[in-house]
Amino acid sequence: MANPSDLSGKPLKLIIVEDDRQIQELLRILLNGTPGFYCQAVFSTATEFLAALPELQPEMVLMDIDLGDDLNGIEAVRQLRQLRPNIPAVMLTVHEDSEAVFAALCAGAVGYLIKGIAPTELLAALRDAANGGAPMSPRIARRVVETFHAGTQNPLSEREREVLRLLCAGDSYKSIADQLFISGHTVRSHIKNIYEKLHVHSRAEAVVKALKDRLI
Amino acid sequence: MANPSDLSGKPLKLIIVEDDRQIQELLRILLNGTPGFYCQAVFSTATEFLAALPELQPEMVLMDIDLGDDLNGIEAVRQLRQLRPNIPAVMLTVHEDSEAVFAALCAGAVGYLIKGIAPTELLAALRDAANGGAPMSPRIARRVVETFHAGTQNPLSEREREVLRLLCAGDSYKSIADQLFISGHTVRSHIKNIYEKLHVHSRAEAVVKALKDRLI
DNA sequence: GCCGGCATCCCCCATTTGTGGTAATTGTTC
DNA sequence: GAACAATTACCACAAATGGGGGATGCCGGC
Repeated sequence: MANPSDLSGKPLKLIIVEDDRQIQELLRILLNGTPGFYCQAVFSTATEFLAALPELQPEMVLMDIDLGDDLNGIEAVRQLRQLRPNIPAVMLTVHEDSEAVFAALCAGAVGYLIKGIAPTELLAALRDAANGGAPMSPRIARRVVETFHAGTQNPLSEREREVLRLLCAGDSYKSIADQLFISGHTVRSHIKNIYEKLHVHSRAEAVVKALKDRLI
Repeated sequence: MANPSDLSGKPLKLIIVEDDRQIQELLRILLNGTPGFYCQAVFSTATEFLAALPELQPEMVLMDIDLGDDLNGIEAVRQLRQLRPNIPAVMLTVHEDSEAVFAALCAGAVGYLIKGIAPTELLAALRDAANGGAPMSPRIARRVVETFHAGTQNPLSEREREVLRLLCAGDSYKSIADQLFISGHTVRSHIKNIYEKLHVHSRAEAVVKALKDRLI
Protein backbone atom coordinates (compact mmCIF):
# COMPACT_ATOMS: atom_id res chain seq x y z
CA MET A 1 0.00 0.00 0.00
CA ALA A 2 0.96 3.66 0.22
CA ASN A 3 3.61 5.02 2.45
CA PRO A 4 2.32 5.56 5.98
CA SER A 5 3.28 9.22 5.93
CA ASP A 6 2.14 9.77 2.40
CA LEU A 7 2.46 13.50 2.01
CA SER A 8 3.45 13.51 -1.62
CA GLY A 9 1.00 11.11 -3.25
CA LYS A 10 -2.75 11.42 -3.46
CA PRO A 11 -4.45 12.23 -0.17
CA LEU A 12 -6.57 9.64 1.58
CA LYS A 13 -10.15 10.32 0.55
CA LEU A 14 -12.58 9.61 3.35
CA ILE A 15 -16.13 10.06 4.47
CA ILE A 16 -17.35 10.92 7.94
CA VAL A 17 -20.64 9.65 9.34
CA GLU A 18 -21.36 11.46 12.58
CA ASP A 19 -24.51 13.05 13.89
CA ASP A 20 -22.95 15.63 16.16
CA ARG A 21 -22.55 18.79 14.05
CA GLN A 22 -19.75 20.13 16.20
CA ILE A 23 -17.68 16.97 15.98
CA GLN A 24 -18.40 16.82 12.26
CA GLU A 25 -16.81 20.22 11.79
CA LEU A 26 -13.84 19.49 14.01
CA LEU A 27 -13.09 16.35 12.09
CA ARG A 28 -13.55 17.96 8.72
CA ILE A 29 -11.23 20.83 9.62
CA LEU A 30 -8.67 18.46 11.07
CA LEU A 31 -8.63 16.24 8.02
CA ASN A 32 -8.74 18.92 5.36
CA GLY A 33 -6.12 20.89 7.21
CA THR A 34 -3.71 18.00 7.20
CA PRO A 35 -1.70 17.11 4.11
CA GLY A 36 -2.38 13.54 3.07
CA PHE A 37 -6.05 13.60 4.05
CA TYR A 38 -9.15 14.74 2.26
CA CYS A 39 -12.62 14.70 3.73
CA GLN A 40 -14.82 13.98 0.77
CA ALA A 41 -18.17 14.25 2.51
CA VAL A 42 -19.87 14.29 5.89
CA PHE A 43 -23.18 12.62 6.68
CA SER A 44 -25.30 12.89 9.77
CA THR A 45 -27.14 9.64 9.19
CA ALA A 46 -26.22 6.20 7.96
CA THR A 47 -29.18 6.20 5.61
CA GLU A 48 -27.95 9.28 3.78
CA PHE A 49 -24.46 7.85 3.71
CA LEU A 50 -25.56 4.53 2.21
CA ALA A 51 -27.75 6.29 -0.32
CA ALA A 52 -24.91 8.52 -1.48
CA LEU A 53 -22.35 5.75 -1.49
CA PRO A 54 -22.82 4.69 -5.13
CA GLU A 55 -21.73 8.09 -6.41
CA LEU A 56 -18.78 8.45 -4.09
CA GLN A 57 -15.57 6.52 -4.18
CA PRO A 58 -14.19 7.02 -0.68
CA GLU A 59 -11.16 5.10 0.38
CA MET A 60 -12.25 4.90 3.97
CA VAL A 61 -15.17 5.66 6.27
CA LEU A 62 -14.99 7.09 9.76
CA MET A 63 -18.16 5.99 11.48
CA ASP A 64 -19.91 6.94 14.69
CA ILE A 65 -22.10 4.33 16.38
CA ASP A 66 -24.93 6.44 17.78
CA LEU A 67 -26.67 8.15 14.92
CA GLY A 68 -29.85 9.43 16.49
CA ASP A 69 -32.88 7.35 15.65
CA ASP A 70 -31.38 6.40 12.31
CA LEU A 71 -29.71 3.15 11.41
CA ASN A 72 -26.86 2.77 13.87
CA GLY A 73 -23.24 2.79 12.80
CA ILE A 74 -22.69 -0.91 13.32
CA GLU A 75 -25.55 -1.81 11.03
CA ALA A 76 -24.26 0.75 8.55
CA VAL A 77 -20.85 -0.92 8.54
CA ARG A 78 -22.50 -4.28 7.97
CA GLN A 79 -24.26 -2.93 4.92
CA LEU A 80 -21.22 -1.07 3.69
CA ARG A 81 -19.33 -4.34 3.91
CA GLN A 82 -21.82 -5.97 1.61
CA LEU A 83 -21.89 -3.14 -0.89
CA ARG A 84 -18.18 -2.30 -0.97
CA PRO A 85 -16.16 -4.99 0.77
CA ASN A 86 -12.89 -3.12 0.25
CA ILE A 87 -13.75 0.21 1.77
CA PRO A 88 -12.47 -0.05 5.32
CA ALA A 89 -14.56 1.43 8.11
CA VAL A 90 -13.07 2.77 11.31
CA MET A 91 -15.37 3.33 14.25
CA LEU A 92 -14.96 6.54 16.22
CA THR A 93 -17.27 6.44 19.18
CA VAL A 94 -17.75 6.88 22.88
CA HIS A 95 -18.74 3.26 23.49
CA GLU A 96 -15.99 1.48 25.27
CA ASP A 97 -18.02 -1.53 26.36
CA SER A 98 -17.02 -4.80 24.79
CA GLU A 99 -20.51 -5.36 23.47
CA ALA A 100 -20.26 -2.54 20.98
CA VAL A 101 -16.65 -3.30 20.19
CA PHE A 102 -17.36 -6.89 19.24
CA ALA A 103 -20.52 -6.07 17.43
CA ALA A 104 -18.62 -3.51 15.36
CA LEU A 105 -15.68 -5.75 14.62
CA CYS A 106 -17.98 -8.63 13.75
CA ALA A 107 -19.89 -6.32 11.43
CA GLY A 108 -16.65 -5.62 9.60
CA ALA A 109 -15.03 -2.54 11.11
CA VAL A 110 -11.26 -2.60 10.78
CA GLY A 111 -10.54 -0.21 13.60
CA TYR A 112 -12.14 1.06 16.75
CA LEU A 113 -11.20 4.41 18.24
CA ILE A 114 -12.54 6.14 21.31
CA LYS A 115 -13.66 9.75 20.99
CA GLY A 116 -11.26 11.84 22.93
CA ILE A 117 -8.33 10.41 21.06
CA ALA A 118 -5.70 13.08 20.34
CA PRO A 119 -5.86 14.55 16.81
CA THR A 120 -2.36 13.37 15.95
CA GLU A 121 -3.21 9.90 17.09
CA LEU A 122 -6.40 9.91 15.11
CA LEU A 123 -4.48 10.82 11.98
CA ALA A 124 -1.91 8.14 12.69
CA ALA A 125 -4.68 5.62 13.21
CA LEU A 126 -6.29 6.50 9.89
CA ARG A 127 -2.96 6.10 8.10
CA ASP A 128 -2.54 2.81 9.90
CA ALA A 129 -5.95 1.64 8.69
CA ALA A 130 -5.16 2.74 5.14
CA ASN A 131 -2.02 0.65 5.25
CA GLY A 132 -3.90 -2.45 6.19
CA GLY A 133 -3.60 -2.02 9.95
CA ALA A 134 -6.28 -2.31 12.60
CA PRO A 135 -6.04 0.79 14.74
CA MET A 136 -7.58 0.49 18.13
CA SER A 137 -7.46 2.50 21.30
CA PRO A 138 -5.17 0.72 23.75
CA ARG A 139 -7.82 -0.55 26.12
CA ILE A 140 -9.90 -1.76 23.20
CA ALA A 141 -6.94 -3.59 21.70
CA ARG A 142 -6.29 -5.32 24.97
CA ARG A 143 -9.87 -6.39 25.20
CA VAL A 144 -9.81 -7.80 21.71
CA VAL A 145 -6.61 -9.68 22.28
CA GLU A 146 -8.01 -11.14 25.43
CA THR A 147 -10.86 -12.76 23.59
CA PHE A 148 -8.35 -14.85 21.74
CA HIS A 149 -6.79 -15.95 24.96
CA ALA A 150 -10.28 -16.81 25.95
CA GLY A 151 -10.21 -19.50 23.35
CA THR A 152 -7.37 -21.31 25.04
CA GLN A 153 -8.59 -20.89 28.56
CA ASN A 154 -12.11 -19.92 29.28
CA PRO A 155 -12.70 -16.65 31.05
CA LEU A 156 -15.31 -17.90 33.45
CA SER A 157 -14.74 -18.15 37.16
CA GLU A 158 -15.31 -21.41 39.01
CA ARG A 159 -18.67 -20.26 40.28
CA GLU A 160 -19.74 -19.05 36.88
CA ARG A 161 -18.94 -22.43 35.37
CA GLU A 162 -21.12 -24.09 37.97
CA VAL A 163 -23.96 -21.77 37.09
CA LEU A 164 -23.40 -22.33 33.39
CA ARG A 165 -23.50 -26.07 33.88
CA LEU A 166 -26.91 -25.83 35.52
CA LEU A 167 -27.99 -23.33 32.90
CA CYS A 168 -27.23 -25.96 30.28
CA ALA A 169 -29.25 -28.49 32.19
CA GLY A 170 -32.25 -26.24 31.76
CA ASP A 171 -32.67 -25.44 35.43
CA SER A 172 -34.56 -22.28 36.33
CA TYR A 173 -32.85 -19.44 38.15
CA LYS A 174 -34.69 -20.48 41.29
CA SER A 175 -33.59 -24.07 40.99
CA ILE A 176 -30.00 -23.04 40.37
CA ALA A 177 -30.15 -20.81 43.42
CA ASP A 178 -31.41 -23.69 45.57
CA GLN A 179 -28.76 -26.09 44.34
CA LEU A 180 -25.92 -23.66 44.93
CA PHE A 181 -27.34 -22.37 48.21
CA ILE A 182 -27.34 -18.77 47.04
CA SER A 183 -30.11 -16.29 46.34
CA GLY A 184 -31.83 -15.95 43.01
CA HIS A 185 -30.42 -12.45 42.79
CA THR A 186 -26.92 -13.81 42.91
CA VAL A 187 -27.72 -16.33 40.22
CA ARG A 188 -28.93 -13.49 38.04
CA SER A 189 -25.73 -11.59 38.67
CA HIS A 190 -23.62 -14.57 37.70
CA ILE A 191 -25.65 -15.12 34.58
CA LYS A 192 -25.37 -11.49 33.56
CA ASN A 193 -21.60 -11.76 33.99
CA ILE A 194 -21.48 -15.03 32.07
CA TYR A 195 -23.42 -13.52 29.18
CA GLU A 196 -21.12 -10.55 29.10
CA LYS A 197 -17.99 -12.70 29.10
CA LEU A 198 -19.29 -15.01 26.41
CA HIS A 199 -20.75 -12.15 24.36
CA VAL A 200 -24.18 -13.74 24.28
CA HIS A 201 -27.61 -12.44 25.20
CA SER A 202 -29.62 -15.51 25.97
CA ARG A 203 -29.53 -18.83 27.64
CA ALA A 204 -29.71 -20.66 24.34
CA GLU A 205 -26.64 -18.92 22.95
CA ALA A 206 -24.78 -19.53 26.19
CA VAL A 207 -25.65 -23.22 26.08
CA VAL A 208 -24.47 -23.57 22.50
CA LYS A 209 -21.22 -21.78 23.26
CA ALA A 210 -20.67 -23.83 26.38
CA LEU A 211 -21.10 -27.08 24.52
CA LYS A 212 -19.13 -26.09 21.45
CA ASP A 213 -16.22 -24.53 23.31
CA ARG A 214 -16.33 -27.14 26.06
CA LEU A 215 -16.54 -24.46 28.70
CA ILE A 216 -18.09 -26.83 31.22
CA MET B 1 -3.19 -54.70 5.46
CA ALA B 2 -2.38 -58.16 6.83
CA ASN B 3 -4.56 -61.19 6.51
CA PRO B 4 -7.39 -61.15 9.05
CA SER B 5 -6.32 -64.50 10.46
CA ASP B 6 -2.67 -63.73 10.32
CA LEU B 7 -1.16 -66.63 12.20
CA SER B 8 2.00 -66.93 10.19
CA GLY B 9 3.26 -63.32 9.96
CA LYS B 10 4.29 -61.04 12.78
CA PRO B 11 1.85 -60.85 15.67
CA LEU B 12 -0.18 -57.70 16.30
CA LYS B 13 1.73 -55.70 18.90
CA LEU B 14 -0.58 -53.90 21.25
CA ILE B 15 -0.75 -51.97 24.49
CA ILE B 16 -3.43 -52.18 27.13
CA VAL B 17 -4.47 -49.22 29.27
CA GLU B 18 -6.73 -50.46 32.05
CA ASP B 19 -6.78 -49.70 35.74
CA ASP B 20 -8.33 -52.92 36.96
CA ARG B 21 -5.43 -55.27 37.76
CA GLN B 22 -7.55 -58.36 37.31
CA ILE B 23 -8.80 -57.37 33.88
CA GLN B 24 -5.25 -56.36 32.97
CA GLU B 25 -4.06 -59.88 33.66
CA LEU B 26 -6.93 -61.59 31.92
CA LEU B 27 -6.34 -59.51 28.81
CA ARG B 28 -2.60 -60.02 28.86
CA ILE B 29 -2.98 -63.77 29.21
CA LEU B 30 -5.60 -63.91 26.51
CA LEU B 31 -3.53 -61.94 24.04
CA ASN B 32 -0.18 -63.53 24.73
CA GLY B 33 -1.76 -66.97 24.69
CA THR B 34 -3.20 -66.44 21.25
CA PRO B 35 -1.08 -66.76 18.15
CA GLY B 36 -1.13 -63.54 16.15
CA PHE B 37 -1.27 -61.25 19.18
CA TYR B 38 1.41 -59.82 21.41
CA CYS B 39 0.72 -57.65 24.41
CA GLN B 40 3.69 -55.33 24.50
CA ALA B 41 2.83 -53.49 27.69
CA VAL B 42 0.07 -52.78 30.19
CA PHE B 43 -0.53 -49.44 31.89
CA SER B 44 -2.89 -48.58 34.70
CA THR B 45 -3.04 -44.89 33.90
CA ALA B 46 -3.20 -42.82 30.75
CA THR B 47 -0.43 -40.60 32.03
CA GLU B 48 2.01 -43.50 32.28
CA PHE B 49 0.90 -44.72 28.91
CA LEU B 50 1.43 -41.38 27.19
CA ALA B 51 4.79 -40.95 28.89
CA ALA B 52 6.01 -44.35 27.72
CA LEU B 53 4.60 -44.00 24.23
CA PRO B 54 7.72 -42.51 22.61
CA GLU B 55 9.79 -45.62 23.36
CA LEU B 56 7.15 -48.08 22.29
CA GLN B 57 5.96 -48.79 18.82
CA PRO B 58 2.60 -50.42 19.40
CA GLU B 59 0.37 -51.15 16.47
CA MET B 60 -2.80 -50.67 18.47
CA VAL B 61 -4.07 -49.55 21.86
CA LEU B 62 -6.86 -51.11 23.87
CA MET B 63 -8.17 -48.38 26.13
CA ASP B 64 -10.46 -48.29 29.13
CA ILE B 65 -12.44 -45.10 29.79
CA ASP B 66 -12.46 -44.95 33.58
CA LEU B 67 -8.91 -44.76 34.81
CA GLY B 68 -9.34 -43.78 38.42
CA ASP B 69 -8.57 -40.16 39.07
CA ASP B 70 -6.13 -40.09 36.19
CA LEU B 71 -6.70 -38.66 32.75
CA ASN B 72 -9.68 -40.53 31.35
CA GLY B 73 -9.42 -42.82 28.37
CA ILE B 74 -11.22 -40.48 26.00
CA GLU B 75 -8.80 -37.66 26.68
CA ALA B 76 -5.95 -40.13 26.35
CA VAL B 77 -7.18 -41.15 22.92
CA ARG B 78 -7.41 -37.51 21.92
CA GLN B 79 -3.78 -37.00 22.86
CA LEU B 80 -2.67 -40.26 21.31
CA ARG B 81 -4.32 -39.12 18.12
CA GLN B 82 -2.20 -35.98 18.12
CA LEU B 83 1.04 -37.77 18.93
CA ARG B 84 0.63 -40.83 16.69
CA PRO B 85 -2.27 -40.39 14.29
CA ASN B 86 -1.87 -43.85 12.84
CA ILE B 87 -1.99 -45.94 15.97
CA PRO B 88 -5.62 -47.01 16.20
CA ALA B 89 -7.29 -47.03 19.60
CA VAL B 90 -10.09 -49.38 20.53
CA MET B 91 -12.16 -48.60 23.60
CA LEU B 92 -13.00 -51.47 25.93
CA THR B 93 -15.30 -50.19 28.61
CA VAL B 94 -18.48 -50.59 30.58
CA HIS B 95 -20.01 -47.32 29.35
CA GLU B 96 -22.82 -48.03 27.01
CA ASP B 97 -24.41 -44.58 27.04
CA SER B 98 -24.24 -42.58 23.84
CA GLU B 99 -22.45 -39.77 25.63
CA ALA B 100 -19.30 -41.78 26.13
CA VAL B 101 -19.59 -43.56 22.82
CA PHE B 102 -19.71 -40.37 20.79
CA ALA B 103 -17.13 -38.63 22.89
CA ALA B 104 -14.77 -41.54 22.29
CA LEU B 105 -15.44 -41.75 18.59
CA CYS B 106 -15.10 -38.00 18.22
CA ALA B 107 -11.81 -38.16 20.10
CA GLY B 108 -10.56 -40.60 17.52
CA ALA B 109 -11.27 -44.12 18.73
CA VAL B 110 -11.75 -46.56 15.86
CA GLY B 111 -13.72 -49.13 17.80
CA TYR B 112 -15.88 -49.36 20.88
CA LEU B 113 -16.32 -52.63 22.74
CA ILE B 114 -18.30 -53.36 25.86
CA LYS B 115 -16.60 -55.26 28.68
CA GLY B 116 -18.20 -58.62 28.90
CA ILE B 117 -17.53 -59.35 25.27
CA ALA B 118 -16.53 -62.98 24.68
CA PRO B 119 -12.77 -63.54 24.33
CA THR B 120 -13.08 -64.92 20.83
CA GLU B 121 -15.11 -61.92 19.81
CA LEU B 122 -12.62 -59.55 21.37
CA LEU B 123 -9.84 -61.17 19.37
CA ALA B 124 -11.91 -60.97 16.21
CA ALA B 125 -12.63 -57.32 16.88
CA LEU B 126 -8.96 -56.53 17.33
CA ARG B 127 -8.14 -58.25 14.04
CA ASP B 128 -10.96 -56.30 12.48
CA ALA B 129 -9.52 -53.02 13.77
CA ALA B 130 -6.04 -53.96 12.56
CA ASN B 131 -7.48 -54.51 9.12
CA GLY B 132 -9.00 -51.08 9.00
CA GLY B 133 -12.38 -52.01 10.42
CA ALA B 134 -14.37 -50.32 13.16
CA PRO B 135 -15.35 -53.03 15.62
CA MET B 136 -18.28 -52.19 17.84
CA SER B 137 -20.46 -54.15 20.19
CA PRO B 138 -23.81 -54.76 18.53
CA ARG B 139 -25.88 -52.35 20.56
CA ILE B 140 -23.23 -49.66 20.18
CA ALA B 141 -23.14 -50.17 16.46
CA ARG B 142 -26.87 -49.84 16.32
CA ARG B 143 -26.74 -46.61 18.25
CA VAL B 144 -24.08 -45.22 15.99
CA VAL B 145 -25.95 -46.20 12.88
CA GLU B 146 -29.11 -44.64 14.21
CA THR B 147 -27.51 -41.27 14.46
CA PHE B 148 -27.02 -41.37 10.73
CA HIS B 149 -30.58 -42.02 9.83
CA ALA B 150 -31.81 -38.98 11.59
CA GLY B 151 -35.34 -39.90 10.54
CA THR B 152 -35.82 -42.93 12.75
CA GLN B 153 -34.36 -41.61 15.92
CA ASN B 154 -35.61 -38.11 15.63
CA PRO B 155 -39.29 -37.70 15.42
CA LEU B 156 -39.24 -34.12 14.26
CA SER B 157 -40.77 -32.96 11.04
CA GLU B 158 -38.85 -30.94 8.50
CA ARG B 159 -40.41 -27.70 9.63
CA GLU B 160 -39.81 -28.49 13.25
CA ARG B 161 -36.14 -29.06 12.57
CA GLU B 162 -35.93 -25.65 10.92
CA VAL B 163 -37.50 -24.08 13.96
CA LEU B 164 -35.20 -26.02 16.24
CA ARG B 165 -32.19 -24.85 14.29
CA LEU B 166 -33.16 -21.22 14.80
CA LEU B 167 -34.02 -21.97 18.40
CA CYS B 168 -30.44 -23.17 18.85
CA ALA B 169 -29.17 -19.97 17.29
CA GLY B 170 -30.86 -18.08 20.08
CA ASP B 171 -33.38 -16.32 17.89
CA SER B 172 -36.56 -15.06 19.51
CA TYR B 173 -39.94 -16.43 18.50
CA LYS B 174 -40.55 -13.22 16.62
CA SER B 175 -37.30 -13.46 14.72
CA ILE B 176 -37.94 -17.09 13.86
CA ALA B 177 -41.36 -16.15 12.59
CA ASP B 178 -39.90 -13.46 10.36
CA GLN B 179 -37.24 -15.74 8.95
CA LEU B 180 -39.66 -18.55 8.15
CA PHE B 181 -42.37 -16.19 6.92
CA ILE B 182 -44.94 -17.53 9.35
CA SER B 183 -46.72 -15.97 12.30
CA GLY B 184 -45.38 -15.96 15.81
CA HIS B 185 -48.35 -18.07 16.80
CA THR B 186 -47.26 -20.76 14.44
CA VAL B 187 -43.74 -20.69 15.79
CA ARG B 188 -45.17 -21.19 19.23
CA SER B 189 -47.15 -24.16 18.00
CA HIS B 190 -44.12 -25.74 16.44
CA ILE B 191 -42.09 -25.21 19.56
CA LYS B 192 -44.77 -26.73 21.72
CA ASN B 193 -44.74 -29.78 19.46
CA ILE B 194 -40.96 -29.95 19.47
CA TYR B 195 -40.84 -29.83 23.26
CA GLU B 196 -43.43 -32.54 23.49
CA LYS B 197 -41.61 -34.81 21.07
CA LEU B 198 -38.25 -34.30 22.71
CA HIS B 199 -39.70 -34.55 26.21
CA VAL B 200 -38.24 -31.23 27.25
CA HIS B 201 -39.76 -28.13 28.75
CA SER B 202 -37.42 -25.35 27.84
CA ARG B 203 -35.35 -23.95 25.09
CA ALA B 204 -32.10 -24.77 26.86
CA GLU B 205 -32.99 -28.44 27.18
CA ALA B 206 -34.07 -28.55 23.58
CA VAL B 207 -30.80 -26.97 22.46
CA VAL B 208 -28.75 -29.44 24.45
CA LYS B 209 -30.73 -32.38 23.10
CA ALA B 210 -30.48 -31.05 19.58
CA LEU B 211 -26.72 -30.71 19.78
CA LYS B 212 -26.05 -33.94 21.63
CA ASP B 213 -28.37 -36.10 19.57
CA ARG B 214 -27.47 -34.30 16.36
CA LEU B 215 -31.07 -33.55 15.59
CA ILE B 216 -30.22 -30.61 13.40
C1' DG C 1 -3.31 2.05 49.26
C1' DC C 2 -6.15 1.72 45.39
C1' DC C 3 -8.18 -0.75 41.70
C1' DG C 4 -10.15 -4.87 39.63
C1' DG C 5 -12.18 -9.29 39.87
C1' DC C 6 -15.11 -12.27 42.44
C1' DA C 7 -19.17 -13.54 45.01
C1' DT C 8 -22.98 -12.11 47.23
C1' DC C 9 -27.47 -9.56 47.55
C1' DC C 10 -31.12 -6.13 46.19
C1' DC C 11 -34.36 -3.10 43.07
C1' DC C 12 -37.38 -2.23 38.84
C1' DC C 13 -39.44 -3.23 34.41
C1' DA C 14 -40.21 -4.78 29.73
C1' DT C 15 -40.01 -8.69 27.02
C1' DT C 16 -39.92 -13.51 26.21
C1' DT C 17 -41.21 -17.85 27.04
C1' DG C 18 -44.00 -21.95 28.43
C1' DT C 19 -48.45 -23.85 28.65
C1' DG C 20 -53.35 -24.38 28.55
C1' DG C 21 -56.62 -24.30 24.98
C1' DT C 22 -59.11 -24.28 19.83
C1' DA C 23 -59.28 -24.88 14.84
C1' DA C 24 -58.65 -24.66 9.65
C1' DT C 25 -56.21 -26.71 5.75
C1' DT C 26 -53.55 -30.07 3.38
C1' DG C 27 -51.74 -34.49 2.35
C1' DT C 28 -51.18 -39.41 3.33
C1' DT C 29 -52.61 -43.74 4.73
C1' DC C 30 -55.73 -47.37 5.81
C1' DG D 1 -64.30 -41.71 3.61
C1' DA D 2 -62.11 -41.89 8.20
C1' DA D 3 -58.00 -41.26 10.69
C1' DC D 4 -53.85 -39.10 11.26
C1' DA D 5 -49.72 -36.08 10.98
C1' DA D 6 -48.09 -31.70 9.57
C1' DT D 7 -48.58 -26.89 9.06
C1' DT D 8 -50.74 -22.95 9.85
C1' DA D 9 -53.09 -19.53 13.05
C1' DC D 10 -55.18 -17.54 17.17
C1' DC D 11 -56.21 -16.39 22.49
C1' DA D 12 -54.96 -15.77 27.34
C1' DC D 13 -52.22 -16.00 31.43
C1' DA D 14 -48.47 -16.97 34.56
C1' DA D 15 -43.81 -17.64 34.96
C1' DA D 16 -39.21 -16.95 33.52
C1' DT D 17 -35.83 -14.27 31.53
C1' DG D 18 -32.75 -10.27 30.19
C1' DG D 19 -31.10 -5.68 31.00
C1' DG D 20 -30.52 -1.48 33.63
C1' DG D 21 -29.13 0.04 37.83
C1' DG D 22 -26.63 -0.24 42.79
C1' DA D 23 -24.34 -2.18 47.11
C1' DT D 24 -21.28 -4.95 50.19
C1' DG D 25 -17.11 -7.57 51.61
C1' DC D 26 -12.96 -10.09 50.29
C1' DC D 27 -8.75 -10.85 48.15
C1' DG D 28 -4.66 -10.23 45.21
C1' DG D 29 -1.63 -7.38 42.24
C1' DC D 30 0.75 -3.21 41.09
